[in-house]
Amino acid sequence: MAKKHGYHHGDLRVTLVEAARHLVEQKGPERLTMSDACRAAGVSTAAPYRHFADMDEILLAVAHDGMARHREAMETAGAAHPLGSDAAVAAIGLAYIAFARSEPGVFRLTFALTRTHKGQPDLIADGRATFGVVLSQIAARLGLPPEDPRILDRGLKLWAFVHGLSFLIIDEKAAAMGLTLDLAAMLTDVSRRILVDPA
Amino acid sequence: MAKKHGYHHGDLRVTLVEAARHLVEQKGPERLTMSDACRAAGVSTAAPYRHFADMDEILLAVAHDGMARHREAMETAGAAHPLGSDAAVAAIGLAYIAFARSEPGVFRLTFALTRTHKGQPDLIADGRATFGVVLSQIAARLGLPPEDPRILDRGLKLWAFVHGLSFLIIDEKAAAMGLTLDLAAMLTDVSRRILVDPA
DNA sequence: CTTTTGATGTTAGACGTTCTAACATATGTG
DNA sequence: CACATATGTTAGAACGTCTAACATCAAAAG
Repeated sequence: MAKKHGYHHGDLRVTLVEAARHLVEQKGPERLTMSDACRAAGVSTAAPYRHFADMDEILLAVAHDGMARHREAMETAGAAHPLGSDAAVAAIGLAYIAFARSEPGVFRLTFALTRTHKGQPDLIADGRATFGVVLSQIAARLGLPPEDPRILDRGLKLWAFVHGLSFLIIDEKAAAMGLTLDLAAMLTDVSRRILVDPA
Repeated sequence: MAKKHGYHHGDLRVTLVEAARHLVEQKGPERLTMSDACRAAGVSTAAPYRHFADMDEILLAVAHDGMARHREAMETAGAAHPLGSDAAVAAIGLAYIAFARSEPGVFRLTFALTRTHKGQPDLIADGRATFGVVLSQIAARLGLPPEDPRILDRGLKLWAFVHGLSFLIIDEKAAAMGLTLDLAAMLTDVSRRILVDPA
């Protein structure tokens, strides 16, 4: 907790991750440099290597933290409505997109890193947990037991839609096409269409 | 067309863009360095600056080229079926995803760059052209005049789904969740659900 | 056919970044 | 208090971007 005394910093690991998080938002994940983070934290460029093996490990920490907050936001949004209700399903989708919009840098980072660090167990676990939030709502909504394969199918379809919409929004593709979006209406409509039973 | 004579290269601009394209696939857009591209092209690291202002301008060229190929692949796939048929709509979606899978680096780059170079007219035009391929199929499929706002709405919904699915696949999220995908079935199903009229 | 000129390439180097090595200081434990 | 450990610093090697000054070639001009 201690801030900067003289020589030792106090809690450099946390400070660096926070600094990195802010810089990722300011300049984008690919423009973040270790030097920047060090300047922000007020330490020399060699200091981080006592806490992280390399730059990527800091980004990994930022991503891990981001995924946890992303999931929590979705859970909270879903919990505000009856389990398995249309409103709950739409709400977690809206929360997903809201996070992407409020922290586009971190959002992008979490998905970019999964690729770079193939099979990073932490990130995979984070991903499963987040997807689990969606799946449990869908299971309840459809009244199906957790193992029913239709849950995974519908979950992936909704995830893909919401995920893609998030990117189109933060990459300003939607805006570039001259579209004005009513996200709530859109999510309600698409969720119902994808979940509705009769093929 | 001339390859390397002695001093002058012959067609360095094109050679560099091609080298960059390959390296983007090999190492990912963010790991590409000018030095790498120069080594691949067999020139000094100062040479590119006769053709490009900086690294980003090469990436821009790679992205521009990639978007053109992406659009062509979709057009070709759509043209293999009757205009406005379910098969045509599904085919352009499959072509979209197929491109993302075959050139994930370029695919990612095209979307990443739109953000970095906000309002790059070339890229926006490329994006509109690609979206246009989707919109014209949807207009035909729904039998609506081009200005009908429902076309944009359905187009964006389908785009978001296909776009998100592409990312989930290339980021190996789908695989990490233990999902096996039948893309054709999935696209056919979701397209119909999103396009079908009765609310 | 030579000369000139502009396009395009090279080498040298300034500057920033990552990460390591060697050294310095704080913290807490016997 | 002494020492071991954790955590910082400075110095510097290796690498990357980009600029400046110089070199080469091709094509237009004379």
